[in-house]
Amino acid sequence: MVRWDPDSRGRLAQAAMELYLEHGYDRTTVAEIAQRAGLTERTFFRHFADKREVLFDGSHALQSFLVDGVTAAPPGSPVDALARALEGAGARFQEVPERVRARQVVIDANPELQERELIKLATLAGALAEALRARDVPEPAASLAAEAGIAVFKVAFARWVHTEGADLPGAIRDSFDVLRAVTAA
Amino acid sequence: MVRWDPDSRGRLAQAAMELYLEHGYDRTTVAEIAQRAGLTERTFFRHFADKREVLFDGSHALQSFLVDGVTAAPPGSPVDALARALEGAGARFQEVPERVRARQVVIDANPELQERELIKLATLAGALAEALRARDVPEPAASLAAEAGIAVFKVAFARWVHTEGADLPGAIRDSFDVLRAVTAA
DNA sequence: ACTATCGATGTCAGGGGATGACATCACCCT
DNA sequence: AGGGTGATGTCATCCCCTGACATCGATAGT
Repeated sequence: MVRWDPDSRGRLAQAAMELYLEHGYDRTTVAEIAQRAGLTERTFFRHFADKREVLFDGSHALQSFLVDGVTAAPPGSPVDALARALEGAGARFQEVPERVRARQVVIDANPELQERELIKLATLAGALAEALRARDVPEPAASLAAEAGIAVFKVAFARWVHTEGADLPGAIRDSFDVLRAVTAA
Repeated sequence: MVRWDPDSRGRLAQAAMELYLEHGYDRTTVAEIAQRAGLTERTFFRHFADKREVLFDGSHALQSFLVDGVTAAPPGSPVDALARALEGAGARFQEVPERVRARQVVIDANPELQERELIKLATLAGALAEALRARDVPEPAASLAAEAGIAVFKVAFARWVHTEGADLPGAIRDSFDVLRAVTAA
């Protein structure tokens, strides 16, 4: 006889997502999440640092993907390398649009979650700057390029989210073009 | 006879800052802050939405300053208008460098506070984008310019903070130049 | 001058997030 | 067979934050 049902972490994540969508993030308690997953509140906090973190489980994978993308990009300008990597990430988001959009609905409805999202993006920018430095891009160009890249992604993503059937990599490409135009002026 | 000592809000803010510097943000409780200010925990929460917000009291004034700066800037490119306004803000920060640096030490030591700072900056970016739209800058150029401007400010500010005697408006100007160079490439 | 209202603060009770310390017990390894 | 391991449970506790109601100087209206 198995002592514990498998994949408690996954069950917690799913229960949390369901409840956040059903009742809203701040109306659901950790106790409720744990109960729906057939676990204890204490166990929730063993798997996730806090109530928000459930929604950001994938951020490490995203960061690796982007850093690898920048590292593997052919020689060229830092912005080109970033654009390449970000478009790749955009394509992956686009593979599961309902999932991504549902998650974003929850986040957009709650400032606490937006804060968490912003710090994840800031961390991402830091990691991308590091990857650019590894390509011999000097500071402060590396940090500025990385921050600008994240800015482009934010804007493109926001537009994609509320536009049914839009193309995210395309939106990212376009946003880079607009940024270029705006800074050149 | 006066019923209450004056400026409870100010006393709370000062007590909080002192304690955050003395013992660190997460080692100080709201009860301690209130006690040092000669008030009650409940009263703290009447003046500040939460324990973090004490450190971000000036953000509304900063936002007004920047928005006014953009609105009042002479006709020209959005990035020029932003650069003008941000350099003005930089000059104001520079008037009280010890204060600004002490605050930043506290924030840099704590992720919760960084989250709050990031959402304030994101709000700022939103307000700046709105100010640009009022100057007939279309979307997504307005948002991209605003986000890029905030990115420039973040990078320049970070460098200024850990460089004794540096010139913040100058650093902002330089960072805009670097961003231009990087995106043009 | 009297009185009603107001507004800043206090008091009290409680919910919910988060954490430390220790217990449990199927499973695995030797 | 027996001990170790690791995921989970149980219990106690701290602190952040909020709602409801009380207090009482100050102020305004008459």
